[in-house]
Amino acid sequence: MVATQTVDTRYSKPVLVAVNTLADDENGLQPLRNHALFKSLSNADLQSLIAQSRRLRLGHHQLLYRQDMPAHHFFFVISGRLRLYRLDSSGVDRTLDSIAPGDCFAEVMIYADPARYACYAEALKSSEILMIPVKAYQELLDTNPEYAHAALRHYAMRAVSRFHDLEVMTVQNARDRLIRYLIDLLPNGATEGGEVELPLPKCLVASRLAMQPETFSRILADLKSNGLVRVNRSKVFISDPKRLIEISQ
Amino acid sequence: MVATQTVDTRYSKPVLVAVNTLADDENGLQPLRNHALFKSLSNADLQSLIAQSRRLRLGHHQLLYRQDMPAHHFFFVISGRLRLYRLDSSGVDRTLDSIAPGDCFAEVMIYADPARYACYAEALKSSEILMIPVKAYQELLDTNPEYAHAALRHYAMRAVSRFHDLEVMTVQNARDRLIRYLIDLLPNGATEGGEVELPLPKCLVASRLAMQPETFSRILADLKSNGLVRVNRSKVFISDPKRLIEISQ
DNA sequence: CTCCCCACTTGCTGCAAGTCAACCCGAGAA
DNA sequence: TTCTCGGGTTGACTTGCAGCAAGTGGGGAG
Repeated sequence: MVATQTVDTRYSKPVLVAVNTLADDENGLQPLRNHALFKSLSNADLQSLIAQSRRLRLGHHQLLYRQDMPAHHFFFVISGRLRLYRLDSSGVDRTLDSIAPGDCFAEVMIYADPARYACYAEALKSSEILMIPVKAYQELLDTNPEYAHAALRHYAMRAVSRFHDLEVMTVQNARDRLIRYLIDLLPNGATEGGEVELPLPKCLVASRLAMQPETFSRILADLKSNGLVRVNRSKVFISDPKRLIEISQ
Repeated sequence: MVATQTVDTRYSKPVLVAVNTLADDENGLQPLRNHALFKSLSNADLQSLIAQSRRLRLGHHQLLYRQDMPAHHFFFVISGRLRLYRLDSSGVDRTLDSIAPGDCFAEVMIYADPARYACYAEALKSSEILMIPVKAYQELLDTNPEYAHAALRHYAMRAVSRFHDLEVMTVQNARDRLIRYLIDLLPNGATEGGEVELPLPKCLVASRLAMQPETFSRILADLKSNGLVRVNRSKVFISDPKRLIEISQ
């Protein structure tokens, strides 16, 4: 069942999306069960939540919501990839986060007041997401204290990780910020090397790290020529993270 | 009733604090009632929580906790001021936040797992804080769903404001970051001018904004000579925030 | 296949910010 | 009072990063 709807018409350039109701289609939603926000839900409650949700398909560069739009939904990424960004007064676009399949975003809106999106969200490639009404989840929280615990745990983790991001951004020079960023992408916390995939195109990683794309490119070329990394498109191979860390002092 | 105790002995330089149990002394705790985390508590529950808490007095530059210390408490500031910071591998100290009376901090630990402090915390001047056992608050959350709602609302606000901080740090040049910081200190969101007090000594504001103290000083001097601000010790008077914003493009 | 397009790279130049050092000045101690 | 100390400012110099512009190369459209 596929329809087309306008998510919000009060803003310029209405966002058009293909919609797929889920009551009759629960395939591909296993990952939901693995997410902290849904893991503890009873089957019945999860079904009910899914029934009230919509599955959206977003195309490359398609905008999902705008900053300051009233927020009635939060989102779960089934496939694809999105990014969160803001625009400053001069129209410069500053990337704040990237979202992978299995992640939630804008979930903070479940309790924010006033409930308005804090940034823009757009698909980086063709993506499928679940659009969950904030109200439905809120009501669920009331029915079982354990659900609230799960939500609190999730929020706490989020807060810690944002705090961590903030720390990286107080690193003063561009090279060290980039190194910190790469290290943080390593799954096993710098204990051993490995290949990491940049979650964003290079020019957006640059924006995320408060530097110009050219600077990003030059620093990476420099690390490469020093044998610290090997780069293949969006994949960066880090042989010796320890050495990388001591380079950054 | 005043005693002295060692907060944690497993780390070098044990932190010594003067302790004042609160069962018999509830004075000066009105501000607790105004904080989102405690506002909705019943009198009995609040009393019980206070009874399980300790009032600490910290001296100038006294360390309250270290990064990665196991976290069994979170804190409410009664008077004074604290700062949160991290140390990188080369020992450089990077300020992440400042805490004023009436604020909570490390409250994210109520639900973090593993529960370890994400940063260092030290008093910037003589301060009085309430040290609340995480476990006591957790247990309270179980007794009343409304308490969990309050906590979730609070966490959501925190997340939004950290997100905002992150955005400021992606501003590329030092002058604009400083301007954004000053604007954010204005109580009424840049609609009208006013005098703001820097919540940290200038050299720490500089660290918070990822710049050198000299750069901070020069930028402020420049804004001053352009008539955009007037500076008196730690107070900055902003006559026309609109103009300041357009300067920063 | 060819062409174009877009993401990225590279070279060059200038400016913003870091570094090092000297100096200032107010607060507190002697 | 004078001395010292610490936070802050200023100056001279150096450097890292940005800005612009030209070049490269892979992928998709036709």
